[in-house]
Amino acid sequence: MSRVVGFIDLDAYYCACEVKQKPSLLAGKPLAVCMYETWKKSPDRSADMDRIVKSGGAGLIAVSYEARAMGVKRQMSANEARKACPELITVMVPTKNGKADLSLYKENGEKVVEILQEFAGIVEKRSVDEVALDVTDAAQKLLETTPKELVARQAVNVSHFADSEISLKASKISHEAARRGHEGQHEYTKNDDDEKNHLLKYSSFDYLLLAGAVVINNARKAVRERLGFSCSAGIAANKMIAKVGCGLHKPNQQTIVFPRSVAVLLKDLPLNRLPGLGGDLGNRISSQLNITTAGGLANISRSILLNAGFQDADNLLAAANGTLDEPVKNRANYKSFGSSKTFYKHPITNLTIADQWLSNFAQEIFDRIKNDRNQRNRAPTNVTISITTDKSHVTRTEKVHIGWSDSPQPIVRSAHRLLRRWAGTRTAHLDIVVLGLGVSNFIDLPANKASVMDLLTRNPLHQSKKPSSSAEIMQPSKKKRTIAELLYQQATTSTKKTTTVGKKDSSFFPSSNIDPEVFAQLPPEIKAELLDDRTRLLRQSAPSLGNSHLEQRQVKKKKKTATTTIDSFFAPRRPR
DNA sequence: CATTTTGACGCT
DNA sequence: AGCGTCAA
Repeated sequence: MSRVVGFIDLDAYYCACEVKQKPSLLAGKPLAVCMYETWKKSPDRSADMDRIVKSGGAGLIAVSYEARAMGVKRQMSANEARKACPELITVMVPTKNGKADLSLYKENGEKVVEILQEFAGIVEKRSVDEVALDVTDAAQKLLETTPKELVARQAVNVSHFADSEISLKASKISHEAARRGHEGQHEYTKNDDDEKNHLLKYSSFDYLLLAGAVVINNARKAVRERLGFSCSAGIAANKMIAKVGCGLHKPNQQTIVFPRSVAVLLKDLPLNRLPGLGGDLGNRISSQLNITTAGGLANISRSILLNAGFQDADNLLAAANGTLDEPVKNRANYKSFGSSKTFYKHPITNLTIADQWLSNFAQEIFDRIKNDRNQRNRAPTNVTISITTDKSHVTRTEKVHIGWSDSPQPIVRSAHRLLRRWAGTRTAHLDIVVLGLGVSNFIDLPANKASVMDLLTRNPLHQSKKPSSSAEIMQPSKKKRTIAELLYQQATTSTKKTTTVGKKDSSFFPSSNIDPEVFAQLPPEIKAELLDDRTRLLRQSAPSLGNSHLEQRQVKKKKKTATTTIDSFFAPRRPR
């Protein structure tokens, strides 16, 4: 079944967020965003403070289109950029606890996703500024209520087409130039080539794409009007081509790629502009097979690819032909998040300092957990530290119970333990160049804010009405169950067997709402919390916890990934 | 002085 | 669980 996919990319996104913060000062100005002012320690500057920096040589991570027009490019150092454009305004990213604080951009990005969800049934958040939408259903509905000729006219008025002269010119520029922006991209101009399409006879699927383009245009308009962010988009029959199409015309424009235009679009497209081939794999393909374009790869036979050691030949060819069809994932929020910092030329040398940074990271992460938890009734169960030294990069992970806890301490303690697990007996000369902390493996929590008590009751007072998004990534564990998993099990399934109740434990809980087996495994502080809860409940003479029906949580089994594709189109399989 | 700070995912 | 790759 053919789908209609829209791929949306926010224009000069970090700059746009800064303009939104201070429109009177920044709107319409050549603007760039850099990470820090200097490598020296300086006071934190929050999002609402003045963050304009006049000196400092940090690399630019975002450049407004006004600045690009003056020759400023991403990755230039700020000093270099000021030479190219003396009136350039450079803004540094907010800082908090001595590190970059990207929450301004993350929070705005989440608002964008919320709006886009009104326009598409399936929404895949791909990064802070990129979203893929499956708008097949919305496009179909539009065609049911509006004459297709009218839909086509609307779409043509607001879209480019991939086979137009200017689109094809844009398709030929290099990966690097395309990423740095400007060259080959345009302010909004439509030439006659686009209009010719309007005279063509459209297939019924073409009409569906045109309808999708109208939907996407409406979505972009909503984002612009409600949040002030402009974005660009591609519309095509699959995610990969939609993304390529999205890159053809920026800013604030959209491009339709009809199936019949795919071949000509890919013919001269630099190979490394194909999603997933921008790195090592793409380089090896280029050099070993002596090709430079997607069209070139499409002309290589499957057997030659296999002989050259590229085991993923089928998917590579599908990508080169524009037929790779990775479905838009139904995931509008993060599966993990974290906090990290590079200690440029001043590595962390001892445990105490590392502990302090980990505590900072934990605090920041916990703030995000609280927001996420309130919105989605979920909490992470894994904590991972990540440590890079000159010689190595390692991660260490352990389980953590967070639930509705109101303290970052569990994360802090985990992080400190994990640090020691990595350091072993060494306490000095750690030479940590990059230190990071993250959380992942979210589980659903009972729908309302509640104490740990609810997680342990056989007949929970609160149950999620609908599975939250994290339900789709849950899987029943076949391995030894962790405490967190036991808790989850207790909270969400009815207990069929009667557990052997240890007399000592059961005496704590006359109503037998707590599984003593579970209770016994709990860390002391949680046991304490439970006992507190119990006395509170007894004082309030809690109503019977009742029983009757329990919702059986539906847990989708994680699909066994038998074969790797050139993936989700971003993580190609490594040939052996 | 300077490609930082994130995030997803495949392989083993 | 841990490592490596790709990407914005």
